[in-house]
Amino acid sequence: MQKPSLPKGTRDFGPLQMARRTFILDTIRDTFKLFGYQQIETPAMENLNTLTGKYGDEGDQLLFKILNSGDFLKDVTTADLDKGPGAVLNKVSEKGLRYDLTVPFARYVVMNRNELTFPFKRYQIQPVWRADRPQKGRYREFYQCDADVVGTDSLVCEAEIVLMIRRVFENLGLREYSIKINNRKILTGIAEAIGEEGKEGPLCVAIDKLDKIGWEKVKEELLQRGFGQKSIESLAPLVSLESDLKSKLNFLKRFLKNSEVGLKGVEELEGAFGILSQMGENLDHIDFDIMLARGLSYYTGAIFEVKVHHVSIGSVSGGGRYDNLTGVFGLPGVSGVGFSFGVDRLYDVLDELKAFPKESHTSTRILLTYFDHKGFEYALGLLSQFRNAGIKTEIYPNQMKIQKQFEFANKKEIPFVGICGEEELKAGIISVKNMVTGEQQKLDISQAIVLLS
RNA sequence: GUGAUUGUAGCUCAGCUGGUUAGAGCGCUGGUUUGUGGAUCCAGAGGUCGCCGGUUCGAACCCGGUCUUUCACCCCA
Repeated sequence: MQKPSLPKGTRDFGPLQMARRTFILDTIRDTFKLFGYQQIETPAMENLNTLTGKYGDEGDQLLFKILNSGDFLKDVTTADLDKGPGAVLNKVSEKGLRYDLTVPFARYVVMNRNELTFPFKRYQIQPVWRADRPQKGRYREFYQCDADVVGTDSLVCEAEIVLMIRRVFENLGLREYSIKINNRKILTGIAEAIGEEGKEGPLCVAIDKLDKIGWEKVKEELLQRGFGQKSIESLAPLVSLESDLKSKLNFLKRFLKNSEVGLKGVEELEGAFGILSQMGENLDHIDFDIMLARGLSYYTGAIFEVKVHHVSIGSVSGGGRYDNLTGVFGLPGVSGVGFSFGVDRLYDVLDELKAFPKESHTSTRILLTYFDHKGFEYALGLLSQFRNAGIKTEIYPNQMKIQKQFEFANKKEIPFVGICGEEELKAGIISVKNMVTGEQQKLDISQAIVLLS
């Protein structure tokens, strides 16, 4: 007899955890709907060639591959074995588990381009899998909640993303967080302005670590990545820049005066802020972070990342604008912008802050109890009457001592217990006990229904 | 993927330099209470010490492997 166990980085969720996850999921879903997004789902597995090459070499390593069914070795030759894992892989595996929701969405858009009305706003809430080394807030199976809109380059989308993030956090009861925002074009412009045109990729990777390892270490890394000493030094004023939004923007306009892209980036950012103010919204929680880079290479415009203060968990939400996501699938020129909430991390954040609203993990309103078979039969009749009135009702299924039945209600935090004894049966009533206050009253059925509704 | 780290009853943890039947608190079960839960008191059940192998007269403790946890790097929700 073996002890059962779970694969690395996966978890079970009990009733209490599920109640909490559902709370998070529901607030996110409601917000997406409020902003006009429509739900889709895609399969857990995709063809491997849909997934590979979309997340960089690192990402390919983290894909879970699915072994072909049947004799998966039938196409493998000894020559393949000699060539190594790469040659064997595409003969034994043709499918993989989805790594994120954005690439499957891109695939979906391309396959359904003729049916969709653009701009298309979709949301998708499903698990994804990554063969990462797990840590706290980092799992091998976790949910993403994506909202993307494709087929428009309107900055209204960017503004709405900010509003959705703020609404979700408000409803989750989280107040202390910041929405870091930047624009990939600004980073491109900075690379140009310091004379390292086209090297914004490595620049981003290095700069992204600024608040983690500090400016000195970033300089070292830039040097290693082949940046000139002079270029690196000219970055310095940007790093030490710490002032309000307006002066940051003004500074950048001067710094990027010779970079067309860079100025476009600043303009886009200002445009999104402008739309917010026209909507009558403020810029609360927004932190324009010139050094925010984000790893994913497909972003081309605005980029977002949300970090909750005072917790050890990394970013709980992120996203950005991409100009050509569907290009790899043969449909160029579709601009889109999207972002994603990490439910599992939001859970960990709320858990760490002890910020879950205290709610019962059972939805049952009343438990019907009885002493003997007559009472049991009486209770069965009431059970249906209560349920038909829309009251979530349970009956204790086995004839047990009344104490047991009360304990059961107590443990499940069921707020009311209905007692169906001989007395009640004769009078055609029910004794209803409030388990919190201990009050108990005899009511006829319609009165009880009113009380419990 | 690289380098560390963790694992003892359902839960949180004790267990001295390897030495008889591995402990506590909480929880659980039964009773105290034959129409009433949360409190008190009493009694009881529950552990192949993650798993496999090695060293030893003897291993929860030492060694190797493996799985899991956490951490740093990498990357990311």
